[in-house]
Amino acid sequence: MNKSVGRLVSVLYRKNQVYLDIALSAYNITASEVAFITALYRKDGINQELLSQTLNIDKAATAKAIKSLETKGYVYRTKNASDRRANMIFISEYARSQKRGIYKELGKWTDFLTRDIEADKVETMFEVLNRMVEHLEKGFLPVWDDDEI
Amino acid sequence: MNKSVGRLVSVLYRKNQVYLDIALSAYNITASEVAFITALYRKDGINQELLSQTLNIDKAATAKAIKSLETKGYVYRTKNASDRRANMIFISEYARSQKRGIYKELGKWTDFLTRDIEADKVETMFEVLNRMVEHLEKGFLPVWDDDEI
DNA sequence: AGGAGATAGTTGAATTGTCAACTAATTTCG
DNA sequence: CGAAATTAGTTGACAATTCAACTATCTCCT
Repeated sequence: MNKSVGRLVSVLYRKNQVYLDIALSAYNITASEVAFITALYRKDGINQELLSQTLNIDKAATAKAIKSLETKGYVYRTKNASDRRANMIFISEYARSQKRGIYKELGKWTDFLTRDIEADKVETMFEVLNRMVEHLEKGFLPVWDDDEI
Repeated sequence: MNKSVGRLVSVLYRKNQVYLDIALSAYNITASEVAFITALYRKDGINQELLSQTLNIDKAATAKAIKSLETKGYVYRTKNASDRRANMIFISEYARSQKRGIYKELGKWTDFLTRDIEADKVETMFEVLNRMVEHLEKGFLPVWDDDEI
């Protein structure tokens, strides 16, 4: 058994992109954009900064994705009146109308991946993945040069 | 608990890249290159096609990574005499001399991620990730338009 | 033998995400 | 109050990866 988190996660990430780009092409959204959409289905009206934190993604990537989703009619933005630096991002009616179909495609992917694997083991995998992500959120593994303090 | 393989794997993949790019900068290699190096530590003399299959990565990405690693002195290539299309890729002596240090950095990352998580759960996570990758290797989830066959 | 199709590798275009630099607005606090 | 630091967002440069098109070589048939 291969014990490299890096390799396994790399394969899953890249194939996930390829699969979802195809599966979601009918919805005119990409694998990277769907992460923003699902976050906003859960809670919209939040700003880009919070969205970036939620997804653990660079704010530049968020800016680009939201701009694209706005063009495609999935989200709209309004300036926050009490903090005019911030955009509030909302899911459009159109996006809501596509929700069920999009989740169906996401579900198919997870079902395919976890097919024939015991449910309790899958559960444990989710738990461990979540805890590893929590470690990342809490604080990065510090990297020092050997001769710096 | 978040049950999206996509989101979790995405965070782990991207942070892994950022961390390793820093941690391995002393070795003049990147996070993506180190995957090729470790595969070649395990078995070198193989061609790019097999390397691509082993890492589940596009052959174009392999070509570019190997070219870069060759420039950096980590690998060298010789034409396979019995199949002159194919390159045989070998780890250099220099690469071997860096092996221990590189694995140390990789180990620090895994240790950080799995810190304070029960060993048997980590084991189960590896098992499930491996089986999911096997599903990918066996065959892609087919995608059809609803009105095709 | 020799042509059709398969295989190994390379190259260039497009996409995604990071970082750094920047603008604009807000908060802090001397 | 008002300058300095912080925060939200944007933009442009760069790296990694995929796909498609291409070359070269090899294998399989008849």
